[in-house]
Amino acid sequence: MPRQADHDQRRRQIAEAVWRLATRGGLEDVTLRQVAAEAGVSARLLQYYFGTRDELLLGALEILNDDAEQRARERLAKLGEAPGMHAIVRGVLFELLPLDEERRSRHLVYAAYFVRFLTDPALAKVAQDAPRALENLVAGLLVQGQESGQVLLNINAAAEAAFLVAGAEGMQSSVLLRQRSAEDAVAMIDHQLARVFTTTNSA
Amino acid sequence: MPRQADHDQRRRQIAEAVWRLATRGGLEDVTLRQVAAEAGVSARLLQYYFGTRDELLLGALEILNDDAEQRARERLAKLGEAPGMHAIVRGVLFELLPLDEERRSRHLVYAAYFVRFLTDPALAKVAQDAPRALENLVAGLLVQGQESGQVLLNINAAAEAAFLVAGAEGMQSSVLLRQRSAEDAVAMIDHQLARVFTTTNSA
DNA sequence: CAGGTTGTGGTGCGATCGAACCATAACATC
DNA sequence: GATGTTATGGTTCGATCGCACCACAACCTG
Repeated sequence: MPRQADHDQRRRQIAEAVWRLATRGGLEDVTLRQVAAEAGVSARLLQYYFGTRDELLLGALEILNDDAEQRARERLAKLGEAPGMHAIVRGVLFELLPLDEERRSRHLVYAAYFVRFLTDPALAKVAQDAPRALENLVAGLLVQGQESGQVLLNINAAAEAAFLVAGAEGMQSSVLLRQRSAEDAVAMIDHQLARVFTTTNSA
Repeated sequence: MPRQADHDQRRRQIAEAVWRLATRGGLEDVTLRQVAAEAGVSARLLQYYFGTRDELLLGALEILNDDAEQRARERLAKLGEAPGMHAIVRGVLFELLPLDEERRSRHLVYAAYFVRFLTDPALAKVAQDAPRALENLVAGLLVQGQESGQVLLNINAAAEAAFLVAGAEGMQSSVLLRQRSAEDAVAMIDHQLARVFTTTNSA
């Protein structure tokens, strides 16, 4: 029954199978046969939609990235009409933490790809921009906060932004490994934010 | 020419081959044949010294851990006779950063193993204690620092210790991915330490 | 309704995988 | 110096790998 399939949905279905396998056994377990079985399609279909295995890994990562950005925007939009800088920065940092199954599995997939980012230029290009962009975003928000009196003036916005992002990323690892609970990570972020902001979460 | 080989050295030689391959292509590339070739021994020897592939991965990780602890102790010992809390905490945090090739490749190996820690209990047991221990160590040092006037009294030692460790781990990732220089990471750690300590590095 | 494109399944091939097996040389012990 | 253990190399087996190839059904275009 060809021709009626939704290309994008098909690709997503396959990509999700890649993610699930990657979160379990790492990229090692992402074989064409296993992906096909996990996605419930024939192995031939993977070739049709993605081509070689490397292209499959790349494609699945791209879809994951698009997903991440969209979900992040949705969550930030739910903060309400005119959220304070505090709430926005908090929301941005929370995107780095595995606070729900979606974010947890997403960060696990990134972890599975990690070493590949160093040797595979095609993969690296896809995943290398986000962290820096996030850091700059937070730094910009902190500067805005300083101008509007929501952030203490005697802090170095760029340095604090970078360390907040780094701290969130570090806790991402420990939460993924279940060495720390998501709640603890949230509490620690809030503790650090309280040091930088003059306002509270909801302000 | 049997019987004259040093068992431990042999195991280390093989383990180092595992590390090199893992830092390049991830665990995916750590096949018995490739490890044998990289270590310059026959495939049969891997079986003799480690057994199955899973046991090889486990063994290589254990050796890496032992190595890490020993090197860390050596570096901390080089701080001198009676180093201040500031210098000690700084040194401990620096063990988390890829400041030289040894630490860089070590953390890359951990990254390659990462997803496995979640599904393989044997591996998890080997690598799960270190982070918490480090956090407690730093927290203890900060408390000592408070008692001796080297650390500000109005900070939460446990919370700051945890966030310092998390921040170092987060920067570990970005330095590994070459998104940040090792020097920048050091500067950012120092910036945070300056906020907590009343003393300077050398004090 | 004919012809070409698109979507799908199945199958096969050469390479490589992990692991078991077999042989044997060097040493330790008596 | 005979014997058993330790250390090493080489080879082979069944399974699985990525991927190319083949067949064909369904749809679009004319």
